[in-house]
Amino acid sequence: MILFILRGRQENGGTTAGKGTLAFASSSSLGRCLSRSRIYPEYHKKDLILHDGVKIGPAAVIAGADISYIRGSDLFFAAVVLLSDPDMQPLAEVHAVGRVSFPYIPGLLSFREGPVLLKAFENLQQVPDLVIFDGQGIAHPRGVGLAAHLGLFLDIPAIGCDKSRLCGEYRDPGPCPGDHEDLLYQGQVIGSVMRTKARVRPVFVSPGHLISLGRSREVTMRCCRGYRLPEPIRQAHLAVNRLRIASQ
DNA sequence: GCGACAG
DNA sequence: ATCTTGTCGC
Repeated sequence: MILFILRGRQENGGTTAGKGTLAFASSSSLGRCLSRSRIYPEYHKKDLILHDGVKIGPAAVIAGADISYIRGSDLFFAAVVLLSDPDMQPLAEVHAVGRVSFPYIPGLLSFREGPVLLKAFENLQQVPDLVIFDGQGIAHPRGVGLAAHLGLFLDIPAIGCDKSRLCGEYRDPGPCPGDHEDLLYQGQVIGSVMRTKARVRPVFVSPGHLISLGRSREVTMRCCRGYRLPEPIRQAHLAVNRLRIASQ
Protein backbone atom coordinates (compact mmCIF):
# COMPACT_ATOMS: atom_id res chain seq x y z
CA MET A 1 0.00 0.00 0.00
CA ILE A 2 1.25 3.45 -0.91
CA LEU A 3 0.70 6.50 1.21
CA PHE A 4 0.17 9.85 -0.40
CA ILE A 5 0.64 12.92 1.67
CA LEU A 6 -1.66 15.57 0.34
CA ARG A 7 -3.03 18.79 1.57
CA GLY A 8 -5.90 20.80 0.25
CA ARG A 9 -4.47 24.25 -0.09
CA GLN A 10 -6.68 27.08 -1.17
CA GLU A 11 -5.30 28.89 -4.13
CA ASN A 12 -7.51 31.22 -6.10
CA GLY A 13 -10.34 29.43 -4.42
CA GLY A 14 -9.32 26.05 -5.73
CA THR A 15 -7.04 23.38 -4.46
CA THR A 16 -3.64 22.22 -5.48
CA ALA A 17 -1.45 19.48 -4.20
CA GLY A 18 0.97 20.67 -1.60
CA LYS A 19 3.09 19.56 1.28
CA GLY A 20 0.79 18.78 3.95
CA THR A 21 -0.92 17.13 6.67
CA LEU A 22 -3.39 14.58 5.50
CA ALA A 23 -2.25 11.06 4.70
CA PHE A 24 -4.33 9.22 2.15
CA ALA A 25 -3.91 5.54 1.59
CA SER A 26 -4.23 4.45 -1.99
CA SER A 27 -5.86 1.30 -3.15
CA SER A 28 -4.90 -0.22 -6.45
CA SER A 29 -7.55 1.86 -8.20
CA LEU A 30 -6.32 5.11 -6.74
CA GLY A 31 -2.79 4.21 -7.70
CA ARG A 32 -3.75 3.35 -11.24
CA CYS A 33 -5.35 6.73 -11.66
CA LEU A 34 -2.04 8.39 -11.05
CA SER A 35 -1.03 7.50 -14.58
CA ARG A 36 -3.60 9.57 -16.34
CA SER A 37 -2.33 8.75 -19.80
CA ARG A 38 -3.43 5.16 -19.28
CA ILE A 39 -6.87 6.21 -18.29
CA TYR A 40 -7.37 8.94 -20.81
CA PRO A 41 -5.40 8.38 -24.02
CA GLU A 42 -6.49 11.78 -25.30
CA TYR A 43 -5.48 13.66 -22.20
CA HIS A 44 -3.34 15.96 -24.32
CA LYS A 45 -6.44 17.93 -25.22
CA LYS A 46 -5.49 20.44 -22.60
CA ASP A 47 -7.32 23.21 -24.39
CA LEU A 48 -10.57 21.72 -23.21
CA ILE A 49 -9.62 21.83 -19.57
CA LEU A 50 -11.34 24.56 -17.61
CA HIS A 51 -9.33 26.68 -15.29
CA ASP A 52 -10.84 29.33 -13.17
CA GLY A 53 -11.33 32.59 -14.98
CA VAL A 54 -11.97 30.80 -18.26
CA LYS A 55 -15.54 30.37 -19.31
CA ILE A 56 -16.75 26.92 -20.07
CA GLY A 57 -17.25 26.73 -23.78
CA PRO A 58 -20.56 25.68 -25.32
CA ALA A 59 -19.05 22.33 -26.22
CA ALA A 60 -17.92 21.60 -22.70
CA VAL A 61 -18.54 18.22 -21.13
CA ILE A 62 -19.56 18.02 -17.50
CA ALA A 63 -19.42 14.77 -15.57
CA GLY A 64 -21.40 13.67 -12.55
CA ALA A 65 -20.30 10.83 -10.29
CA ASP A 66 -22.11 8.90 -7.61
CA ILE A 67 -22.15 5.69 -5.59
CA SER A 68 -24.87 3.32 -4.45
CA TYR A 69 -24.81 0.13 -2.45
CA ILE A 70 -26.97 -2.31 -0.58
CA ARG A 71 -27.15 -2.11 3.18
CA GLY A 72 -25.38 -5.00 4.78
CA SER A 73 -23.42 -5.64 1.62
CA ASP A 74 -19.92 -4.52 0.69
CA LEU A 75 -20.81 -4.36 -2.99
CA PHE A 76 -20.62 -0.80 -4.29
CA PHE A 77 -21.99 0.49 -7.58
CA ALA A 78 -20.41 3.55 -9.16
CA ALA A 79 -21.41 5.55 -12.21
CA VAL A 80 -20.01 8.50 -14.08
CA VAL A 81 -22.27 10.27 -16.53
CA LEU A 82 -21.14 12.77 -19.14
CA LEU A 83 -23.51 15.57 -20.07
CA SER A 84 -23.13 18.32 -22.64
CA ASP A 85 -23.00 21.88 -21.40
CA PRO A 86 -25.23 23.79 -21.39
CA ASP A 87 -27.76 21.39 -22.95
CA MET A 88 -27.38 18.71 -20.29
CA GLN A 89 -27.83 16.04 -22.92
CA PRO A 90 -26.41 12.62 -22.04
CA LEU A 91 -23.19 11.81 -23.88
CA ALA A 92 -21.86 8.79 -22.06
CA GLU A 93 -22.29 6.63 -19.00
CA VAL A 94 -19.76 4.29 -17.45
CA HIS A 95 -19.95 2.00 -14.44
CA ALA A 96 -17.85 0.11 -11.98
CA VAL A 97 -18.67 -2.39 -9.27
CA GLY A 98 -16.42 -3.21 -6.38
CA ARG A 99 -16.15 -4.57 -2.88
CA VAL A 100 -15.50 -1.95 -0.22
CA SER A 101 -14.28 -2.70 3.28
CA PHE A 102 -13.28 0.76 4.45
CA PRO A 103 -15.95 1.92 6.92
CA TYR A 104 -17.83 5.16 6.74
CA ILE A 105 -15.99 7.70 8.84
CA PRO A 106 -17.04 11.33 8.58
CA GLY A 107 -14.16 13.13 6.91
CA LEU A 108 -12.74 10.01 5.29
CA LEU A 109 -15.46 9.40 2.73
CA SER A 110 -13.05 9.40 -0.20
CA PHE A 111 -11.30 6.33 1.21
CA ARG A 112 -14.60 4.51 1.10
CA GLU A 113 -16.06 5.76 -2.16
CA GLY A 114 -12.96 6.94 -3.99
CA PRO A 115 -11.52 3.67 -5.28
CA VAL A 116 -14.74 2.43 -6.91
CA LEU A 117 -15.47 5.88 -8.33
CA LEU A 118 -12.03 6.06 -9.90
CA LYS A 119 -12.52 2.60 -11.32
CA ALA A 120 -15.58 3.94 -13.13
CA PHE A 121 -13.59 6.93 -14.40
CA GLU A 122 -11.10 4.54 -15.96
CA ASN A 123 -13.83 3.34 -18.30
CA LEU A 124 -14.39 6.78 -19.80
CA GLN A 125 -13.34 7.19 -23.40
CA GLN A 126 -13.60 10.96 -23.24
CA VAL A 127 -12.13 13.45 -20.81
CA PRO A 128 -14.76 15.59 -19.11
CA ASP A 129 -13.95 19.28 -18.72
CA LEU A 130 -15.25 19.31 -15.20
CA VAL A 131 -16.67 16.87 -12.68
CA ILE A 132 -19.36 17.48 -10.10
CA PHE A 133 -19.14 15.09 -7.16
CA ASP A 134 -21.82 14.14 -4.69
CA GLY A 135 -19.69 15.19 -1.74
CA GLN A 136 -17.77 18.12 -0.32
CA GLY A 137 -14.95 19.90 -2.07
CA ILE A 138 -12.73 21.91 0.25
CA ALA A 139 -15.61 22.25 2.74
CA HIS A 140 -13.95 19.60 4.86
CA PRO A 141 -12.20 19.72 8.26
CA ARG A 142 -8.84 19.20 6.54
CA GLY A 143 -9.76 20.97 3.31
CA VAL A 144 -9.85 17.79 1.27
CA GLY A 145 -13.34 16.45 0.71
CA LEU A 146 -14.23 13.83 -1.88
CA ALA A 147 -14.36 16.30 -4.77
CA ALA A 148 -11.04 17.91 -3.83
CA HIS A 149 -9.38 14.54 -3.32
CA LEU A 150 -10.58 12.95 -6.56
CA GLY A 151 -10.18 16.20 -8.47
CA LEU A 152 -6.51 16.16 -7.49
CA PHE A 153 -6.09 12.54 -8.53
CA LEU A 154 -7.80 13.03 -11.86
CA ASP A 155 -6.34 16.50 -12.33
CA ILE A 156 -9.65 17.70 -13.68
CA PRO A 157 -11.59 20.73 -12.46
CA ALA A 158 -14.00 19.49 -9.82
CA ILE A 159 -16.89 20.81 -7.76
CA GLY A 160 -18.31 19.39 -4.56
CA CYS A 161 -22.10 19.57 -4.42
CA ASP A 162 -23.54 17.97 -1.34
CA LYS A 163 -26.97 17.57 0.16
CA SER A 164 -25.89 18.20 3.72
CA ARG A 165 -23.17 19.74 5.81
CA LEU A 166 -19.95 18.20 7.01
CA CYS A 167 -18.53 21.21 8.82
CA GLY A 168 -18.88 24.97 8.98
CA GLU A 169 -21.61 27.39 9.99
CA TYR A 170 -24.06 29.27 7.85
CA ARG A 171 -27.27 31.20 7.71
CA ASP A 172 -30.21 30.07 5.64
CA PRO A 173 -29.95 31.47 2.13
CA GLY A 174 -32.76 33.44 0.49
CA PRO A 175 -35.77 31.74 -1.10
CA CYS A 176 -34.86 32.21 -4.76
CA PRO A 177 -32.81 29.84 -6.88
CA GLY A 178 -29.26 31.14 -6.87
CA ASP A 179 -29.52 32.74 -3.44
CA HIS A 180 -26.59 31.73 -1.31
CA GLU A 181 -24.75 32.30 1.96
CA ASP A 182 -21.18 31.72 2.97
CA LEU A 183 -20.22 28.47 4.64
CA LEU A 184 -17.73 29.54 7.32
CA TYR A 185 -15.21 27.37 9.08
CA GLN A 186 -12.54 28.68 11.40
CA GLY A 187 -12.89 32.17 10.03
CA GLN A 188 -12.63 31.06 6.40
CA VAL A 189 -15.20 30.89 3.65
CA ILE A 190 -14.98 27.26 2.60
CA GLY A 191 -18.11 27.00 0.50
CA SER A 192 -21.60 28.25 -0.25
CA VAL A 193 -24.99 27.14 0.93
CA MET A 194 -27.09 27.69 -2.14
CA ARG A 195 -30.77 27.47 -2.98
CA THR A 196 -31.04 25.64 -6.27
CA LYS A 197 -34.84 25.47 -6.23
CA ALA A 198 -37.61 27.28 -4.39
CA ARG A 199 -39.07 25.60 -1.31
CA VAL A 200 -36.39 22.95 -1.00
CA ARG A 201 -33.38 22.71 1.25
CA PRO A 202 -30.25 24.36 -0.09
CA VAL A 203 -27.20 22.43 -1.29
CA PHE A 204 -23.61 22.76 -0.11
CA VAL A 205 -21.29 23.86 -2.89
CA SER A 206 -17.54 24.10 -2.57
CA PRO A 207 -14.59 24.15 -4.96
CA GLY A 208 -12.97 20.79 -5.43
CA HIS A 209 -10.08 21.47 -7.76
CA LEU A 210 -8.98 24.12 -10.28
CA ILE A 211 -12.05 26.26 -9.78
CA SER A 212 -13.22 29.12 -7.59
CA LEU A 213 -16.19 29.18 -5.28
CA GLY A 214 -18.01 31.70 -7.44
CA ARG A 215 -17.59 29.65 -10.56
CA SER A 216 -18.54 26.52 -8.66
CA ARG A 217 -21.86 28.14 -7.88
CA GLU A 218 -22.24 29.41 -11.42
CA VAL A 219 -21.67 26.00 -12.97
CA THR A 220 -23.86 24.29 -10.40
CA MET A 221 -26.76 26.63 -11.07
CA ARG A 222 -26.37 26.35 -14.81
CA CYS A 223 -26.67 22.57 -14.48
CA CYS A 224 -29.94 22.74 -12.56
CA ARG A 225 -33.07 21.80 -14.47
CA GLY A 226 -35.95 22.18 -12.09
CA TYR A 227 -34.67 19.79 -9.45
CA ARG A 228 -32.80 20.35 -6.23
CA LEU A 229 -29.66 18.70 -7.55
CA PRO A 230 -27.77 19.71 -10.69
CA GLU A 231 -28.28 17.31 -13.61
CA PRO A 232 -24.85 15.66 -13.56
CA ILE A 233 -25.37 14.57 -9.95
CA ARG A 234 -29.00 13.71 -10.46
CA GLN A 235 -28.31 11.63 -13.55
CA ALA A 236 -25.39 9.88 -11.87
CA HIS A 237 -27.66 9.09 -8.94
CA LEU A 238 -30.31 7.63 -11.24
CA ALA A 239 -27.63 5.66 -13.03
CA VAL A 240 -26.20 4.00 -9.92
CA ASN A 241 -29.67 3.08 -8.71
CA ARG A 242 -30.52 1.50 -12.06
CA LEU A 243 -27.29 -0.42 -11.81
CA ARG A 244 -28.01 -1.58 -8.27
CA ILE A 245 -31.58 -2.62 -9.03
CA ALA A 246 -30.48 -4.48 -12.14
CA SER A 247 -28.00 -6.49 -10.10
CA GLN A 248 -30.64 -7.88 -7.77
C1' DG B 1 -17.00 13.56 29.05
C1' DC B 2 -20.24 15.69 25.37
C1' DG B 3 -21.88 16.80 20.92
C1' DA B 4 -21.14 16.69 15.82
C1' DC B 5 -20.53 13.94 12.14
C1' DA B 6 -20.40 14.11 3.61
C1' DG B 7 -22.17 8.74 2.85
C1' DA C 1 -25.80 5.69 2.16
C1' DT C 2 -30.01 2.16 2.84
C1' DC C 3 -34.82 0.57 4.55
C1' DT C 4 -39.73 1.78 4.14
C1' DT C 5 -45.80 3.48 3.32
C1' DG C 6 -48.30 6.47 2.90
C1' DT C 7 -49.18 11.03 2.10
C1' DC C 8 -49.25 16.03 1.40
C1' DG C 9 -48.77 19.37 -2.30
C1' DC C 10 -47.93 21.62 -6.94
